[in-house]
Amino acid sequence: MKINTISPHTPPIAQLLINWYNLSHRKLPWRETNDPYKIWLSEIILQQTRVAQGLPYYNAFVGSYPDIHSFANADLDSILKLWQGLGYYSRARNMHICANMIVDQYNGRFPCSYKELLKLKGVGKYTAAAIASICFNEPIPVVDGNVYRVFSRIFEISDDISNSKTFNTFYETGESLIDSSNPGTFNQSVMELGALVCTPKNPKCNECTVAEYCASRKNGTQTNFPVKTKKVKVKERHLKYLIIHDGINILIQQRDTKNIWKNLFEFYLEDSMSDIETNQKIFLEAIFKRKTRHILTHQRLNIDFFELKTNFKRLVKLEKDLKMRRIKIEEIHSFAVPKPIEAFLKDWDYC
DNA sequence: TAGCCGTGGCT
DNA sequence: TAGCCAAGGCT
Repeated sequence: MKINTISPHTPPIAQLLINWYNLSHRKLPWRETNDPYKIWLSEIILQQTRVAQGLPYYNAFVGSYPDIHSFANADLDSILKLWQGLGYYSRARNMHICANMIVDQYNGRFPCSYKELLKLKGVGKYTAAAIASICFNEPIPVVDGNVYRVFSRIFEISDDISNSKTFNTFYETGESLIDSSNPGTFNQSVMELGALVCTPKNPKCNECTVAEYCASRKNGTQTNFPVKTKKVKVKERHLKYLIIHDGINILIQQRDTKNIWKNLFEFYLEDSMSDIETNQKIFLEAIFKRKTRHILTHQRLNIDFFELKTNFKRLVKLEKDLKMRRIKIEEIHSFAVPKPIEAFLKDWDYC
């Protein structure tokens, strides 16, 4: 590892970043408050999620659940419904657990130290550092995707960010730079620079406030950083959904917690790793409706939708035989469903 | 600890 | 198109 060290006492990089941030940051609702509940909400929503995508969800959650108590008192399916479409659904489940931890174990008040925040469900090193620094002025550096990119370029740090040990290198770099009198602003300034200036492709180095300190700008090596070796293997998967209904009622089921879309609702499903013919007799009587493709980070889902319209008596029998849940068709809009099902329902004749 | 977990925008 | 990856955390 190679670091172009600077003075540990009064880091000019921190001053430049904070001055730039104060002038140039985007005005966002969670930046108007120090309420740890709202900072927590925004940080979880923004995990692996762009601001533009998360913003409407943040507003919806603040509107429906203005404080930790209303969030903790809500039922999980309502939270999942509000979360629908945002992805990484375990975040919503963990938030519900976390909110109840805070109410039950912390008397409804967020713990105010990094160490204590780390104990909360769904709160890892990044989120704990963000809340501790922004809400409680604790000088803990955040390490996220932006930080990896910005620091690796400034100091030409060639450690592989796929390696979990590399976290420590960047954490220590952050410690050496952080402005202890304003850690929250410092942390946000690095992330904001990563989001607006020091972007993955085509970084705007001529606009960068720390350009004079940046080794990779000097050497023209911006695109070499950060170093990341691990590639994602994409699995091919084949799902067949069967919509069983009688024109008024419809059968749905809730997914378990061991797979994607945990706790979301769906139709009767045949799930296979290959595109072989279905081996379930019930699909033979159904009408093929549509073939769709849903691209995820780790999987490519090929989804076939089938429809079986039957009478009420048979519907009730199938409900029992297939261990499904029977609801009115119009009620399906109050259940959280995966994206491809949401898309199917949008065009479906009975909705 | 390496694999898993969503969706959408950009190139 | 295909690949990358975005304010990560859990198991």
